[in-house]
Amino acid sequence: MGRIAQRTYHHGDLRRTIIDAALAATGEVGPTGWSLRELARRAGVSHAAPAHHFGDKTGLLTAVAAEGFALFADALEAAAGEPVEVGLAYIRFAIDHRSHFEVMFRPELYRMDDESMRPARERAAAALAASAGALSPDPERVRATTIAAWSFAHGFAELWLSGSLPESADGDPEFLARSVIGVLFDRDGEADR
Amino acid sequence: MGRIAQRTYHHGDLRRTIIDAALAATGEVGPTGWSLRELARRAGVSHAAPAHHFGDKTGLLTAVAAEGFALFADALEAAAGEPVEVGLAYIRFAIDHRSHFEVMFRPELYRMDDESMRPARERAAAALAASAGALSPDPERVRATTIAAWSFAHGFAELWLSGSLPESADGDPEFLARSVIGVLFDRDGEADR
DNA sequence: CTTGAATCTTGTCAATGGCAAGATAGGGTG
DNA sequence: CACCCTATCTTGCCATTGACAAGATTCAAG
Repeated sequence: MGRIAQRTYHHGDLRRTIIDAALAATGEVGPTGWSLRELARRAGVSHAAPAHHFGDKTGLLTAVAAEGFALFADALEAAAGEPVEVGLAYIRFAIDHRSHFEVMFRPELYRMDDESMRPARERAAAALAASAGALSPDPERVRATTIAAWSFAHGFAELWLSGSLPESADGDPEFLARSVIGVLFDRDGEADR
Repeated sequence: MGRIAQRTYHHGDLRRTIIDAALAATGEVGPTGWSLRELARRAGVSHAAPAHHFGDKTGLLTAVAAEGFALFADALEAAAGEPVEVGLAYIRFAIDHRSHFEVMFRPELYRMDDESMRPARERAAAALAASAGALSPDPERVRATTIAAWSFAHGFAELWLSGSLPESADGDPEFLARSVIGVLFDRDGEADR
């Protein structure tokens, strides 16, 4: 929040402030653990102010998901189709942008068919498919490889976030993921790193 | 519900009835889309009746998660350590017991440290680790293999349930999973089935 | 300066989770 | 059989919530 809350009638950037509050609250109690009114109080505005920008609670979560997919696509594209790097970028995004991620793959929380959702979703899907294409030369297998790699990255991220992996408490997720991938790609030799 | 709701003061099996109602409602609107009072209405009891059996909403979700992990452990153990079959059992469980699964890996919804939770959780973890042990002869790699296989199965299940896989609409998840696994284990030949 | 539109507030309503106090039933003990 | 005692369920209540309606304030365009 760059500018101090000036207590003016017009907030100035309420939309962004509420989204940030939603992200912060989601990080603390999950995407269904907070109330719109609570976010409004944190932002120092009346309980009905958010409705003007998002319509309803679902609208706010839709905005969070849309922003999440845009950031997600950026992160995947930055890995430039390098299969392993894309997978690691996937996992890194889930952990670094946990609040976004926790909303994105819970379609019952928002309006997946919203206009604002499609472009970023498609960009992300394309980045994933491209990296799997680079992994397997056989076009027949690209589909299966995409699903396999996507499932691994997604599952690792979800398990880590849910605290199911014993290492979740202390370790470094990217280091662990890299070592696991190393074993996968090196079936007979020893795991590197 | 074997017995007809007799409209007696004592319900007879309210605990089970409420859990079943929670599972049904979760299947329709997710684990946070229903209210305790709604479940009570469905069961034909007063709005405060469930509290006696579960304490609060979190208590009910804890009961659902505990039951889920018990069924989950049963399903994994039935696959008898056959690595691929355990993975498929994992995915099949997630889809056949979707409502349980959606609660189990969302720790913020229930009390993971509850006494009723531990035994089943440990059984499930043991079944997973055993199958990974069978997969790799090298004990150094069992840990990495466990995480890799677990991540894949979990990610596939989550993506399928969230509707993220294009095939989610119509196809058969087990068939798809089997074919993807086929490709993974057969890097140079052709995918069987 | 005026006017219209965007933004925010205040007030209200039904629904919710949780608690407290009371009603009912069923089982065990004498 | 009479009694009580405890588990079970009900009724009543309160603060909080999401959603909506109506009004207030500010800003910007002309």
